[in-house]
Amino acid sequence: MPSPAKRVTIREVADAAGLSPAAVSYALRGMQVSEETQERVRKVASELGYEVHPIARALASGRTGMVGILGPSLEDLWQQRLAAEAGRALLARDRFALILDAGGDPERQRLLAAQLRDQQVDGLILSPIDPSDGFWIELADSLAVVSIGDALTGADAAGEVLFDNRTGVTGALEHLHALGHRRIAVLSPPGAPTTDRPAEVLVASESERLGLDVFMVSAAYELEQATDVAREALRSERQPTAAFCFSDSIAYGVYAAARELGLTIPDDLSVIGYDDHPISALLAPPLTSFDWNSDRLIDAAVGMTLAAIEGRRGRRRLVIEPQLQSRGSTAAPRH
Amino acid sequence: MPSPAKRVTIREVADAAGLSPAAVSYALRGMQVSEETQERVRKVASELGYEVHPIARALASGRTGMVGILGPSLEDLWQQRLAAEAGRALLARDRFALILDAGGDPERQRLLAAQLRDQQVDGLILSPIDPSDGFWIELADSLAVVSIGDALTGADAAGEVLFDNRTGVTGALEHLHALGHRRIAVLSPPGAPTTDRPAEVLVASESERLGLDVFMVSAAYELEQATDVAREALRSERQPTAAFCFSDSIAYGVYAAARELGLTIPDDLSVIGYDDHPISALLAPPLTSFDWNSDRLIDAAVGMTLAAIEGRRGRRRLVIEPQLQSRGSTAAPRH
DNA sequence: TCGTTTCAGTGAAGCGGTTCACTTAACCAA
DNA sequence: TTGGTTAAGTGAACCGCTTCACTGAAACGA
Repeated sequence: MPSPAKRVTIREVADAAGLSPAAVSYALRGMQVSEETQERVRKVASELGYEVHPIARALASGRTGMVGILGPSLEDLWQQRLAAEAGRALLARDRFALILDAGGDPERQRLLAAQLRDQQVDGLILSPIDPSDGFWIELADSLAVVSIGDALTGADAAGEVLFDNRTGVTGALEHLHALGHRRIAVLSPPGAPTTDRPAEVLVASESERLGLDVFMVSAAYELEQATDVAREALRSERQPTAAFCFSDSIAYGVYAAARELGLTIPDDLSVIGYDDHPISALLAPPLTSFDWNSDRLIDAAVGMTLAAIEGRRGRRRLVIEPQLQSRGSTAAPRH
Repeated sequence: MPSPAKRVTIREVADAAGLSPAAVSYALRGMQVSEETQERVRKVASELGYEVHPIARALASGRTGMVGILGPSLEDLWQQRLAAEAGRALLARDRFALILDAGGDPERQRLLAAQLRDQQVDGLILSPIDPSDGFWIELADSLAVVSIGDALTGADAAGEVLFDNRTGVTGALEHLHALGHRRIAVLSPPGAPTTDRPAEVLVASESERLGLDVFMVSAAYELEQATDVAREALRSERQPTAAFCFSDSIAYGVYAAARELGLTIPDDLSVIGYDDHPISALLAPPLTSFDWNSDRLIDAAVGMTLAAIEGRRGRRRLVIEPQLQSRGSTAAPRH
């Protein structure tokens, strides 16, 4: 099939316009040359059907116009959505997104990030990473990096969009406490959100304050694995009456496990998610979850990335407050 | 932040190895030069920490190593999943995926495709397109294009992965017919699957054969819009007892609409989806849907793309048989 | 009028590879 | 010995654009 289309080069436009290639290059970017010349060049260029060759431009300028979006696992619906929407937002700003995931492997995530930095992208949007890993700090020093969900302390990051997890955790546990729950399982993904401090610490201090019997379980984003973990947790002798999940995807795993075990939600088990994915409201019962205002979040992340790339300075940090969407998956425990 | 890392060039490797850059270039690609030289070059290169510069390579060779994945809308969970998994599969083969969506606008989809062709990618994987649009035929002539879901008749496409929609449609309608349904709404996305012939025709002929009262409704992939359309359809005076959706995402919209209207699934309304997304089994009731063996499908699509790019010839067409996953969302109509 | 700025535009050197045409030396058969 | 092959490398011309240092002319102030 390949019969690469013939291409109009800047040289031809220059000849047609009676200018040097340099002038055309400047004109098309609205720099340097006079207004009239710019206009004329644009006209000639469009007549000739000229389009810049991004590869050549990238080689010459050292900028590709691409932004990488790299998360631990695209199996997580929240990350899928983040990637899709950020990709769209970038497209609207004339940039392409390179969407990658690490398949759940942190080592691989580092590898991919390094590859992206060295070779292709101007900026990088990272959804959850391990902030204690020095690699990310270094990375942020050599590239416009925006981290979503984790603070890159000590790095000169292009931006951070953080979740107010303290409010989230407190809100979830108080909600369950108010309903009468005392034994609660908390399922968190590998490398849980840690804006302020590790999730474990946050959960521990809050549960102590409220007098709850909470135990944490480490889960994975992948539905199947999340289900396995949830099954274990529900079967344990701790007999939780509620599960609080740091990701809606994990909550879906809890739903699946509960169904297998013949537990009814919310009668036998209350469930709280964390991302409020649109699908969550459609489950039966609809999942109680936190709305983090995705649009704002994504906007901010993209905005910070571009600002850094384009050398504008602006706000570099946004902490998002969650909004508890209380729905059918939480209720008073039956007994 | 940007302090672009210093980069080792092929020139330096050549000097260190006492060879010409050309020799190094060949050696690293395992061509032309002797085994020993290749080995030596590899060693020197890794000692120096050399890595090829993909942009430079792309400019010189005319190949970027990237594959575009372009669908009508990433709001559709099926497309999201397709993109994510194909992206992962490509990554495993040392290629990057450029994942884009057209936000539901066919015109925009063409535009993006043209942009990708002209400028960046070696191959393109398209999930549903409008096969009657000549643009795609032309595109397939100038680029390795693999179409998923629609036949590119008349084009020298790199590949086609098609759904056996005849079996799917027949299966769905027969399933509903056997349960006793007679009035059925069929919700199809804009540009429904058309492997053999337009979905409408397929549906019409089958419903006639079975003596069904079927009406088609055009829906969108986006949850909110799908819900609106479903609400209309369920309220219509045709009073369907079942809905057959050409996408699980649309089925989710039907669930949402049914809940709003106080209809119980499956008692008041049976629902069939088409993609069997993992989430579908978690809805309540679990959605009856078709399993198209996504892994095989994605594998095939990626394989065909790469085969075409790399000039290998192989199988260029795969028709996938659906497997009906009968679950709780379909049952005999109440009255 | 002269020296100095400013403006508009030019030339050429890259960016870091790939590839084509060509050389050189070794090898072989007659 | 000679002519013909072949294998292993080399040189240099690109790929298409950006950018830096520079020029020439016009504009300006004194």
